[in-house]
Amino acid sequence: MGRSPCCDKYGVRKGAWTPEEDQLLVQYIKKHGCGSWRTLPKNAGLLRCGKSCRLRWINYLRPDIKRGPFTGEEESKIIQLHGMLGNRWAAIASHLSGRTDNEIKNYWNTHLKKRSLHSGHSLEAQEPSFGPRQSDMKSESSSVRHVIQWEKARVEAEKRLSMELETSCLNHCSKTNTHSDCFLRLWHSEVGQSFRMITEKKAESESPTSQSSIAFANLAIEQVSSCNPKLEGGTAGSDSGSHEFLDASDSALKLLLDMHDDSVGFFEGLEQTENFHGHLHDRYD
DNA sequence: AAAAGTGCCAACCGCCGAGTT
DNA sequence: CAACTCGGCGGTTGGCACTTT
Repeated sequence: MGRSPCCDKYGVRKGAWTPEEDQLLVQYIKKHGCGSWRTLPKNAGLLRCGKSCRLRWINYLRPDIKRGPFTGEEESKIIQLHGMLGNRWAAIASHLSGRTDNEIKNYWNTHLKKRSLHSGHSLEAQEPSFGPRQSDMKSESSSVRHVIQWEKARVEAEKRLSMELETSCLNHCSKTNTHSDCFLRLWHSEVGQSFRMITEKKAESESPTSQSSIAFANLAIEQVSSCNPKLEGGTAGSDSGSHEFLDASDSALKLLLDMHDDSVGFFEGLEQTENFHGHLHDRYD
């Protein structure tokens, strides 16, 4: 299927934006709001492609853009999130208020990537070992630690599941609900769903609560302990399943990052969650 | 002082997925 | 269901500023 160009190539200005163009764009968006990027340039009296207008607004003119150098905290957050999410700049940017995906991408490519290469190891390919490492734990903020733990567990589980699926296919065995996919099944199950619902509600109400995380941890312990084969929704492995999974983990990631440190008692400080951690360890090792 | 090299970042390009017709 | 539009995304690049030779 062919693609039409996003805009008429002729009569459209390119290159750096002038202050006059910026002013026209800002005034128009202030008055009419953003959206309908295709028709916006014409309505605003700009000889620009709609995409160009959108980019200019998002990356430069938006009022909530944070200017200035990246702080150390932002930097370490970028490194950690990049380790988990890869080059998903938009997803990374969503965790750094006021920073755009373009800015983060540029910063990574000009500063952090170089630094990682220089130090002789890749920041982007962190070892997928499950569980926290002491050296890391000290330097990371608590909220980010939890996210990393979850993501590591998820990635590891997906990896193991796909390996097991391969093995089971080779052996003409249709049984795939072995212990390694407990985490994934758990996430897809009503337990995981309820956790996501609770945390979403939490995010709406802005009332910090540790109950949701504790509740999920408790339910998780039960489920993992029994490794209930009746758990529904084990779609990970198929493409669509993976995408759903990524979306789900993204929202959870955001919510977890948004949680106050004290409210996230997932893996530490709780005896039960240690058990949960231990259960997973036992299963995966 | 000037040419060459390097770094940085705004902006462009092309692809993709979702939604619409 | 195919064709198409649109918004969004990540990779790449052009050009300016700064540094080095």
